[in-house]
Amino acid sequence: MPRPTRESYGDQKPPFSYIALTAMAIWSSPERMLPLSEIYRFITDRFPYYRRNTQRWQNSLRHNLSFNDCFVKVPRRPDRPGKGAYWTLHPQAFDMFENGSLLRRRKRFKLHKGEKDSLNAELAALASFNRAFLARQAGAPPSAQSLANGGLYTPTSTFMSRPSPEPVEAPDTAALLPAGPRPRRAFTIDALLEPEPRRSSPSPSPSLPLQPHCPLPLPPPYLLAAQRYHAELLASLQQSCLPPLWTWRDTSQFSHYTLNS
DNA sequence: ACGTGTTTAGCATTAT
DNA sequence: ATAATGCTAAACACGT
Repeated sequence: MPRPTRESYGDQKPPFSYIALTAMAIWSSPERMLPLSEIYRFITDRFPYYRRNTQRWQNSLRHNLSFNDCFVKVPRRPDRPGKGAYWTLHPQAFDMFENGSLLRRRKRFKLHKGEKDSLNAELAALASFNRAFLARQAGAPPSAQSLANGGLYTPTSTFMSRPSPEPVEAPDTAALLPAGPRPRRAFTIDALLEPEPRRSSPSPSPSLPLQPHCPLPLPPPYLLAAQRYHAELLASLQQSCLPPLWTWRDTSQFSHYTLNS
């Protein structure tokens, strides 16, 4: 229960569009991506106005997520089950708002057909990749379909690429993810599963002794692989980002979010 | 049943 | 005045 702040606008409607509110929510999260329910929560936590008539504005917000190319729906990692996908911002959409102010949008962000197609192709590949992982986890042989598509994930990293003028700060998630160079070429499920982990025996031991320094058992290989590809995706998402921080700015007249001051 | 997601439509507001 | 952008409603598909 967040205590009411000046930034909350009390019961007044905040001067932000749904696109701006959603961008705030996404950008305030450590990974720069949130599931729908968390976007809702961000908004209702900070803006009491949106604690009422939830059906109405949430419908509008979902409409915006789907309708606007600036929002990208990212499939969940297999080790993060839950409802719905994650939503993030397309890196090329950061100059959507005039000098970073979220009060006014400068232009509508629209992808060209080719860009959109390649983005969708890559995201579809990720989704298939997920399915293939889950099939593995369940011990079921991958379907012909998942072998055809999901079995091979080829990060193109072209759809979002843009020269980044400044050094990009490491994503917050980097610490959570296995260190090491990004994979350079297409990698298959097998390639991801095989070389990385040391698995001395298929199933170490049914007995309990866990490493004392390791609170959790070693993640299974598919999980490591999932983390690797997710890191890959995040890297490409953030590679071309402007310095990634929405900051709270409180002026005497009004409060609003800006992009990095 | 419900949450999520997509799409179309119509009207309002704002920018050029 | 026209186009661009924003808001709301609504129908529908999908998966759990």
